[in-house]
Amino acid sequence: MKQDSLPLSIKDIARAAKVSHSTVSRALRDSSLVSPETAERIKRIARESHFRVSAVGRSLATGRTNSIGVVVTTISDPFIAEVVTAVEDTANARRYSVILASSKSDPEREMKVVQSFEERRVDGILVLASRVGSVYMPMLAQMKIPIVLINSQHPGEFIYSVSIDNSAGARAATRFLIQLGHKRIGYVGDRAGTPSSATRLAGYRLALERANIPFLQELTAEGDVHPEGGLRATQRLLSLPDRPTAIFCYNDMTAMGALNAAWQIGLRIPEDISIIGFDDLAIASYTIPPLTTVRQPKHDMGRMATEILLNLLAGSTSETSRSVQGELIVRESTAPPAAHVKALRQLG
Amino acid sequence: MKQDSLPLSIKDIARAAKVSHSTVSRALRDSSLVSPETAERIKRIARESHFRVSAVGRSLATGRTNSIGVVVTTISDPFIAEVVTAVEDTANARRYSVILASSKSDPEREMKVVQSFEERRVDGILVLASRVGSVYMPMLAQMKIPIVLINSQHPGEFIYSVSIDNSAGARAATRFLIQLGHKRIGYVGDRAGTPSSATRLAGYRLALERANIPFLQELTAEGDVHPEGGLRATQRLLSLPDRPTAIFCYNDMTAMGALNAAWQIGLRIPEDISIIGFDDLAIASYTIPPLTTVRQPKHDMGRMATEILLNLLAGSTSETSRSVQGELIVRESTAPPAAHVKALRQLG
DNA sequence: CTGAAAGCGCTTACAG
DNA sequence: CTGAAAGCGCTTACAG
Repeated sequence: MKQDSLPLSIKDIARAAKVSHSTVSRALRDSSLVSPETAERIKRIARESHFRVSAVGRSLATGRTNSIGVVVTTISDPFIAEVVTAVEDTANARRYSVILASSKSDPEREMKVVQSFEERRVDGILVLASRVGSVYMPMLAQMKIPIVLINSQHPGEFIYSVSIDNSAGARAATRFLIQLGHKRIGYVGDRAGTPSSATRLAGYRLALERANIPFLQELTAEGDVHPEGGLRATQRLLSLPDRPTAIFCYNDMTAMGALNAAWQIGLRIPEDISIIGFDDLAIASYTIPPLTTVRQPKHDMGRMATEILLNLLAGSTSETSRSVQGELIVRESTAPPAAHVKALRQLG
Repeated sequence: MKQDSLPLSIKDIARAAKVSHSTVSRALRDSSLVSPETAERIKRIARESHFRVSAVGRSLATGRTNSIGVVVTTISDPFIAEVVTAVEDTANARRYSVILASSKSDPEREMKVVQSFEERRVDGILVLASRVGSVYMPMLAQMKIPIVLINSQHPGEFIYSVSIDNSAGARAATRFLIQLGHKRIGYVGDRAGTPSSATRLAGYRLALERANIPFLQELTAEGDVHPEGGLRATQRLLSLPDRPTAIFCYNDMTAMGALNAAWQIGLRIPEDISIIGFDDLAIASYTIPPLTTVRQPKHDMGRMATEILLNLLAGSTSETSRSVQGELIVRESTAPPAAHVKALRQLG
């Protein structure tokens, strides 16, 4: 007698339906090689006994697991969480499961993660905003399954990727501040020196240059991608004798810290200082004041990357890399600088 | 000749090492049944050829997949993301993989999620803050693998769970407001009527009752767990002829909306109105002003639930349900009501 | 349309 | 200490 705790197999169903297990397998996969009556009977029995085909048995036979591995630094980052949501939606809609693993930007963990993905024979891998890279990127590069990167560094070494145009986004944000009349514009980046921070800095510099505003090293500071880093870096900028009238932040979390730093010393936003972020997280609409920012199409990016991966798995040689554009979302954390307003008044 | 794209198997290693595949299997699992020299040689060959044992082959043989399924409503909720982070850390440390699936609180999706977990033969399931429940809870209940719930409704029907003490947390928050001198205290819940919102409401009522403050239906409003719902609900409360001097919010996201609503009509926080949340998300320290809230030990909760599950899988009959306590974190969004301050001044 | 057989990559009791 | 064998739950080419 079969132990109750063991899951049923197609053999059990075959016995009950008085057919071979091959026929059960075919019936459950809606093969046209089974007579409608037999198929119906088998399916009914399977349903009634709450039978579920074993994906592990199937995987061994087919050589595919219908699963993808997703590597993130941490799921606690709202930007990443949003992208993963889209990844999961897209994957599930195509009957793929998502195995999630966070690296914490720890090289050793990243190795383990990738190793466990290999052991599990995931069909493909998605790497999100990897910050370490150097160590395991080569490891990834030599893997034989498809890999798609989202906003990752070292995109050059890989064929497939989806990335935000960091430079254009940063330029748009900075240009907007310049158009408002700002001349002393700060930038708060990421001290870990991620490539995306470097690129946003470059975009910021480019915008200044085009407006003939000198780039001043003293107006840049380094945060850590989180509010705390933004807070501290902004405190430094605000303590400058001649402080900036506007600050472009690496991301919205950094901007939240910046808002807080300004608030702590009694500055009014945006009257005394303008703050602009990057990402457009869900909460960006609810900060005080609501945050002007560069929106990353998080959902689209997750979906596009997953589609590229799944199309690759389906054998289609689809597009390779895609660059998406950010969109400036103007809210209430930005305004012309006070001096500028005064000047305009005098003119009027 | 073997196709290059197919992963190596233990047979390939066996051939290269001139031993049987049984011996390879043993060597790679560090069995004492293999001579040290042979084991070393096998491992070296495996390493040099970048071989990874197939988890699917192993799973079929052992009947275990070393994976757990985690059901969430959405990973975009920061509270859930934090808990999942702890779950994943704990699971990975014990060599389990996490398969993530979000239900979007959509009954149909929840069914599919659970079904796919069954097919994948996950060893156990973790359900986080399920809000639908009614539909698939019975389905879950009849599954034969261990299930542990975190902050889920219908805990009664399951044996294993980890839950925050919603009533005590809500009471602590409300009592704190009362001690500050507030008498007109509002509550913004969740219109979906989740049990946890009902329980927090009950805790709020209990605290009022003990302080002999009448419960007024008009001071309660319903949000949606997100800032937008908190914003709208708070707008309603603030438009009352005799508006509340303090508001206890279902969660921090709701509180963010509440802060924004107060700010929009020019109220000063906490001078004109006190706001208190629940969760203590990472961003709660950086709202303007920083949010007083009831901290849920998110990391501990995720870790505890995962440990219960993994211990169960390891055969130990560990503890069953655990209730954890929230902790009141006082920041700057709460203060005595203006009237109270005035009265105190007159006394002094 | 159906079944018997082989095989996917492992583990492990059994025999030596 | 080692190997041959059986078996885990499927899929699918082959034969009928």
